[in-house]
Amino acid sequence: MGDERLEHILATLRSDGGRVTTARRAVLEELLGARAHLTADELAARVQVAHPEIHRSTVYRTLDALERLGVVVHSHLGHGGGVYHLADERHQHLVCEDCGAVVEVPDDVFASLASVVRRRYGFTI
Amino acid sequence: MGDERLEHILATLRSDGGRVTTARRAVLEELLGARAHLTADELAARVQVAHPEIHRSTVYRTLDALERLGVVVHSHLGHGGGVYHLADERHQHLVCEDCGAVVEVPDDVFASLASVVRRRYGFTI
DNA sequence: TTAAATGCAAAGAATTTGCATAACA
DNA sequence: TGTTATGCAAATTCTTTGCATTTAA
Repeated sequence: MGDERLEHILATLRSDGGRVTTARRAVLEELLGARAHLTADELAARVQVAHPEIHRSTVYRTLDALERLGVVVHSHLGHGGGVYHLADERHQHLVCEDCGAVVEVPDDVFASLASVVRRRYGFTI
Repeated sequence: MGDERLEHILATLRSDGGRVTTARRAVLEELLGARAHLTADELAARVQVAHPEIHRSTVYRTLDALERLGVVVHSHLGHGGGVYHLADERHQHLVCEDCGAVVEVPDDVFASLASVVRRRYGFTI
């Protein structure tokens, strides 16, 4: 399943001089298995089901490392904690400003916007 | 300049049962005069230049009140504190994920996206 | 007069950091 | 062996809240 992807990410991590640890493997497994976007806290809670010794701060540091690698992306949707997910899921978020519901929209809906934005503003979405 | 708009917003506030205070007037003046998007802290600092007695928490409460009225909008762009700005500025944000730079893009660039999103997902941007 | 807003201090989330120890490469 | 990562506790940062007092309407 996600095993291939997991190993690929771990290889990237290693080739960047990083080390593969239980904590990092566990965080990645949760991210790969997650349906929704998780807050750092939710992620920590899930990781701690199997590995109670893994500390919240380690989860933050792991997410940081993965974000620097470009593997993970985070965003703040409304109030409350930021949510994290794998970077290569090709979608954008619609967040309801009233109820906070999040809907995912495939990336191609944004294709024409992306090209305009790139041409006129030099931004890649 | 923004006087008209200021008075208009204050009238809205009043007609909603709210009260026009020095703090609220000062926060709105800063929001109206601001070029960029301000964090609550930056806003508090600016307000306190002329009114040192106005507390950070009052700024938060004012922003809250204005947000409930639909006058102000806030968002979290990357790490750090949320940024606030007037709601009726018709633009969206492009945030550089590397350097954090923010570029504003007029709303009409998003027009076709908006219509697709509305039709297919029932979301109004 | 009276409901709404303020200032202050203190509590609360979310996130980061210093440091000694442990563990990968 | 030599970094790099971890666990823990404590510090920071951002935001909210309780309460007595003040103030706009």
